[in-house]
Amino acid sequence: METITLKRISQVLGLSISTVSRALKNHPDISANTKKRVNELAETLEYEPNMNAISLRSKTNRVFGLIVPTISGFFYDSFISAIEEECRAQQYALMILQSGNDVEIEKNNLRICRQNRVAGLFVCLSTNTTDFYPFEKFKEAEIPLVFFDKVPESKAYNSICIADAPAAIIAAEWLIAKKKQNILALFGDSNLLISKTRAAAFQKITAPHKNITVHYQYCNSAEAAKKVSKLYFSKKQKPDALFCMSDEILIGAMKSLQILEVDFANQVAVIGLSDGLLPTLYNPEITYVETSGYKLGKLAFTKMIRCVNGAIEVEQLFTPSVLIKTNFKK
Amino acid sequence: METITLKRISQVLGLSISTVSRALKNHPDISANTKKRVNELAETLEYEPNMNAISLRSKTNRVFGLIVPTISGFFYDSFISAIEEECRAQQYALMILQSGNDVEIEKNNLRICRQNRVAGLFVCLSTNTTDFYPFEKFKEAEIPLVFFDKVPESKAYNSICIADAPAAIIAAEWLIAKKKQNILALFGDSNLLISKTRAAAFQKITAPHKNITVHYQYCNSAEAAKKVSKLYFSKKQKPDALFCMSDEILIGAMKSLQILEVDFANQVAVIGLSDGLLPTLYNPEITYVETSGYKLGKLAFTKMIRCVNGAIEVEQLFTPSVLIKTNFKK
DNA sequence: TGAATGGGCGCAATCGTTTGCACAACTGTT
DNA sequence: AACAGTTGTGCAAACGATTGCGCCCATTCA
Repeated sequence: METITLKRISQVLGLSISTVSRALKNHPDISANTKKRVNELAETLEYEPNMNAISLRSKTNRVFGLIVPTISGFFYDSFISAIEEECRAQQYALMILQSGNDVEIEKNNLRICRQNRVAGLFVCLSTNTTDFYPFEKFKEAEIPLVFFDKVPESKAYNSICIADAPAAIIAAEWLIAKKKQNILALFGDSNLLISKTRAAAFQKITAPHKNITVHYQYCNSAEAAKKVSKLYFSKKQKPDALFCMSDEILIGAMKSLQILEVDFANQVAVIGLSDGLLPTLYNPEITYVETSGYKLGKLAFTKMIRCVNGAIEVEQLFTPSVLIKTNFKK
Repeated sequence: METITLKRISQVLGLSISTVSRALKNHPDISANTKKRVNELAETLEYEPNMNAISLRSKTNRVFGLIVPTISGFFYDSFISAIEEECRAQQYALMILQSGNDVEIEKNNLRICRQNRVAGLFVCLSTNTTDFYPFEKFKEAEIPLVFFDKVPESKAYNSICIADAPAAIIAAEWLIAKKKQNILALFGDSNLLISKTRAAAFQKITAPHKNITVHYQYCNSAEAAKKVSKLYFSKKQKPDALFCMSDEILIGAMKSLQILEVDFANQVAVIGLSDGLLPTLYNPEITYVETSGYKLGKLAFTKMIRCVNGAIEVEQLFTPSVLIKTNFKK
């Protein structure tokens, strides 16, 4: 089927393309009568403007890019969901790319974004990104860059994170209040800033308590968390508390506790940082510090919009954390 | 920073735009020397072609649209993940839109896809879509349409589903083999074809067994599943088996079993259709019939590619189901 | 009656890329 | 020496939408 363009409409109506364009945009130069005719025809012909032409002509593109290690999981999908909602509300399209934690793919994804002339880019870094040159190019091209969750250590970039330190502190304090003394604390990949920040905060709070031992372990997958938990909870001197930095890690660790029949209802206190769904699946539900991907997405989008509107100051922003002591709601 | 175009390169090299274009495309007309000069300059200037211009000129757009009720969950995120992987491998971009199960938003999303001249569209219908006129327009425009999971009843559209009936049958037979006689069977929204198909298959298998009672219930949310499960498992005559059509429903139902302290390890047999992760979180793990969103995505993409390559036959395709009797792996 | 005003519209250039065609400068053939 | 064939390159139009500028005609005022 022939596609409907301004040209087509102009031919039918015996007008020029420019007049049709202006009529549809309600330009004051055009008479009410002409506007009416144009709009009605556009309606019946179901005219839809060609975004490619608009983008080319205007040199602006209402598309945001989003690069994330993986879409599926308990956190990024919520984040993406929030971003998509906002994009749609503000007439932006959203282009999603996964890096699979592979630096080469990440680099290639950046190229794709540049080719598509994205108006801005949300990035959750892959675990082992060290070369920031490709990102620098975005800065030079004045394409706003908003990092989230896994962000660069450099303060030269916008970053949106959950309040890593406060969240870890809340968890540590909860365990201290419970008089726990032998804590297994599981963090993500040790390269990541979020792992370092959370571990440092955890340590800052627990270190002054000389009677508390904390075993810091870094796991880059659920499987790794499962293994290390199995190790610790098979010991004669089992930990009396478990801290998990993320949902992924919680899944792995809990699997070991279940297999070893550890009584996490009474004997071992478990607390995690979580998007919220996962801890409620266990029985009893796990207490967690909420690290909402959805809220993070909303915040990231707000910052992005400020950037495209010309705000230039680079910011490190955080979403607050809340302790959720889950209980069965009957 | 000034953006690099063919024009810019041609100016620097004292060539025409067409020569530069052809050189980059390795056109036989161009001399080896010129090609070398052009490619080297393009490299150092980090030239990236403008996709908008290419799309406009070629009237083709290497972008697929994807509309889904919601990104987050245990199924769609896997599906999307698979689609994105394939898109990237085949140099397509992916535009994702959520409908939130709202028919108006769904319709609007279709407009957005048309405006962006997507090369094809993946759609998971919202629960209560009845008007297929907007989809017809895609057919007229010869834009391939591939429905997945929640698909139209009409055989006039391509649809990719898990093998609904076989999956439900596998589950029913497993319960029959376990000599269960009082089954609570939970399905999704009763408008949906997948609910109807799965329920019909379940019934077909169980009905001949006169000693078996099946309570068919339709729930459109985890919360609804929780409520109805609570009701049934609070009765004096509790069900001895539970079937859940999806992860979402399993979450709700399991919550009630946990609250009511139903012994699903020994007393009540639980089986679900699931993407795979969720059932393994419970203790003991829940047996399930695998309904992989990831595999579904791969299949949907294959069909899509065949469509854009000119295949015209409309197909209803299915991914096979496998019974996964989960056990603890130590 | 002539000039100024302005409402309503069209022309043409532009965005970046591709591509059919033309053309200039050679090479090799009679 | 004239001609055909080849090689390498440029011109210009096209994709669809936007927009500065200019034009025509009617109206108004001196």
